[in-house]
Amino acid sequence: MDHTLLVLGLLKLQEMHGYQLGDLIDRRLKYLTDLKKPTLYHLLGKLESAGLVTKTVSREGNRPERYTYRITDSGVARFDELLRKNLQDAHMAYFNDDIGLLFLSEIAAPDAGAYLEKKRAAVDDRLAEIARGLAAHASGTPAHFTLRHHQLHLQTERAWLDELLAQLEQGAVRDDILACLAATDTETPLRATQRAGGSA
Amino acid sequence: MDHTLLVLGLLKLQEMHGYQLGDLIDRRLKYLTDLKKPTLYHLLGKLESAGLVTKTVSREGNRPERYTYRITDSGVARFDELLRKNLQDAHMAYFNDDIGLLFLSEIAAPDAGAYLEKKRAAVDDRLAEIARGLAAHASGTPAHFTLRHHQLHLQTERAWLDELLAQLEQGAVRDDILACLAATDTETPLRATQRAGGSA
DNA sequence: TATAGAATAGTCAATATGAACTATTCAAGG
DNA sequence: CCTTGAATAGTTCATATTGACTATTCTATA
Repeated sequence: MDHTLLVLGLLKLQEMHGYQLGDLIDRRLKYLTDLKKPTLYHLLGKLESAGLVTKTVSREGNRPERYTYRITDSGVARFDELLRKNLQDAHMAYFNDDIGLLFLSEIAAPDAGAYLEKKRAAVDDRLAEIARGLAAHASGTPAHFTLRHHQLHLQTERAWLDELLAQLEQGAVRDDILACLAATDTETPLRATQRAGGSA
Repeated sequence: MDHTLLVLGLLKLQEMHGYQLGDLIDRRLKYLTDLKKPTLYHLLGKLESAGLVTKTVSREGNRPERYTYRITDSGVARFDELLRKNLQDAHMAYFNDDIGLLFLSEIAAPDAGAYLEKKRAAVDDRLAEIARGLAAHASGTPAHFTLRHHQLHLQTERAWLDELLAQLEQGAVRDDILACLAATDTETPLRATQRAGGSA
């Protein structure tokens, strides 16, 4: 994830102290990333060393000392560069769900079906939450973009689960996982011994 | 990502040596995860310490020594547990693309549009690759599942980009990012000073 | 006016990850 | 027969990430 882009971008909008950034990220931007606080502080330290942000200590009233971070000119330049790159690239997305699905046939079909229905229910809950969020944010706002994107994605997930459940019911899920993976070797490597099978 | 589930699952299907696992993962399972070799070996070491797999050294012909990994009974039990959990949970997905989109208004609209069109073209390329893959794998196979899932996801991405580009053309993209994020504080924290604005 | 709980502000130590590297073996061409 | 490039098999070291912790301050309420 492009955490550097995110942090530089937020600091470009407004100088902030660390906690404020962290809070913004895990409250307001929770659909964007799950960047954790220690990672954030680590990143801020790196950005400071690189001269992309400056840190000034400040104290307000009786609160403990705080470090306020402000983006520098070279930080802005870097932000611009990273943003342009991010906007034109299509980033590969990986889904944790797919790992389980790879092994779907390792579980008896009725159990598997019940689990996938649970998963679908969880997706529905999340969709409801997002619908509430969308209602609250005007169209065209950045928050709306992120929510809308996730809504589309979750609707896709839902349809996908329906498709899978239908296949499960028809008993159409094959269990020869390795064979399926080995098949269609458009570009085959791995020499004789590996191809042969298991026994060492 | 559930790398433990993946590795235990593959070893449950068949004992393998490290390189074979790594090769399988980054050739055949490249849509599932981008687990790298050093991470894999690190994970295998941990699984061995935990008694979930055993490692036996073996040598074939003149090739250098290899470690063959075999899952143990407790490894199988752990696999089963992880699989059931994975199948019923809905995992949050994060999209790197969203980070750039958050700052879309920081770039002049014509530039931004051109970048997003590039991104869309990249998505199209990937869709074409997936279509080829799907043609090669029979329906119902695990490889087909993963590819079909990614196809659905990428089609969604494409529609999403069209939606965004339409909004960009209409000049409907707002640039008051922080204000939009601060708005609709269903559950507001952060006290006075932070809310006030920038000037320390 | 204590006092519990939430918010504020961050750090530490342990774990996970990945770019770049080592070193051998096999296959094909000149 | 010698060289070059790909495949095999894994390691090293630096960096990124996070669970768990510390410590203070504010707020409400009993």
